[in-house]
Amino acid sequence: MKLLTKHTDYAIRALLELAGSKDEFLSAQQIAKRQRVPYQFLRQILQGLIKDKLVISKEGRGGGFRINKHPYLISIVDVIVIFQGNIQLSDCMFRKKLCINRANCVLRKQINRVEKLVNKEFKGITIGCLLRDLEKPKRRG
Amino acid sequence: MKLLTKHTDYAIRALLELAGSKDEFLSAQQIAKRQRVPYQFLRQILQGLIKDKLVISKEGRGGGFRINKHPYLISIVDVIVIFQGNIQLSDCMFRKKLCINRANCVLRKQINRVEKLVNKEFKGITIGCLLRDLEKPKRRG
DNA sequence: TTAACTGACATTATTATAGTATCAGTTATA
DNA sequence: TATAACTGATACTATAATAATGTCAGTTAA
Ligand code: FES
Ligand code: FES
Repeated sequence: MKLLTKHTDYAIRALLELAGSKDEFLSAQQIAKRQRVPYQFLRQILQGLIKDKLVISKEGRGGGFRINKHPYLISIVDVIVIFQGNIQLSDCMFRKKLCINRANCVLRKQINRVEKLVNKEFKGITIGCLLRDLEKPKRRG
Repeated sequence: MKLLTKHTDYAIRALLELAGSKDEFLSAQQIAKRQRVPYQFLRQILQGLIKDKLVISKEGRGGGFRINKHPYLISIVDVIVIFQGNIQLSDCMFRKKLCINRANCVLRKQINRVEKLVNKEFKGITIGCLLRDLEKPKRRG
């Protein structure tokens, strides 16, 4: 069972790369090479990030992509939502006839609660804090 | 994004049905009909439940399946684990070279934390409490 | 004017999930 | 003792989600 797909995975890597060179434009080629991600696939993903204005692009020679938001303001939920839709742990499992008491259904309630929890937790994980973690690899134990 | 698959869905329904007729053997046919679940698919699922001894079976005419554990001791995690494996929200997203500081990786830590949370929450949801909810549909508001 | 780029979109491959089919063996019962 | 109603086991097919590739038109800097 996977909560995060490759789309999300690669998107986060791309964002980390772009956050690391904040003011430059990086081409899809460069990002693909540095992060070892399939080039064409990455391009699709970058288009997704553009739609939500997490990055902007510049066409033509010397063009590429640049991050468009402060890294601490981009959480991994933002990315998940673009590529996988809202975090929804399950459709309502039981249909009307079975689950007469939908409003009070324990399963429904619990799943909703867990869902909110996951959302909240993931909102706290930002590109900024991930980048900081990557850039300060040596901490004394 | 789905956390619960049809296997899990149907398994929970079957368990609810069996928990409702604790001491009888119900045939796969009966369960399939009552819960409106595809018969052959359900049979596969019941075999899964047998392997973990959540239910036992009786072969031959008049045979079928019977629940084998107290409903309050069967949580939906038990069922999820059988059909979908351990709740693991993602594989480690970044490989060694990228994430030098694996031990301290924020993402890794956070995802692990959320994972534990989900597990804990789902452990609290048992067949017993779901059945109780189904059987007492009318609560005063 | 051409090499290095993005935009847009069609296509294919791979894997996970969902569902069906078949047949051998068991058991109650008529 | 024949047979109808069952399970056990496993092979198979279908469908959908995910992952990845390919192509071509248009843009821009050098
Ligand atoms: S699971 Fe949907 S109402 Fe109970
Ligand atoms: S995500 Fe795996 S070590 Fe950071």
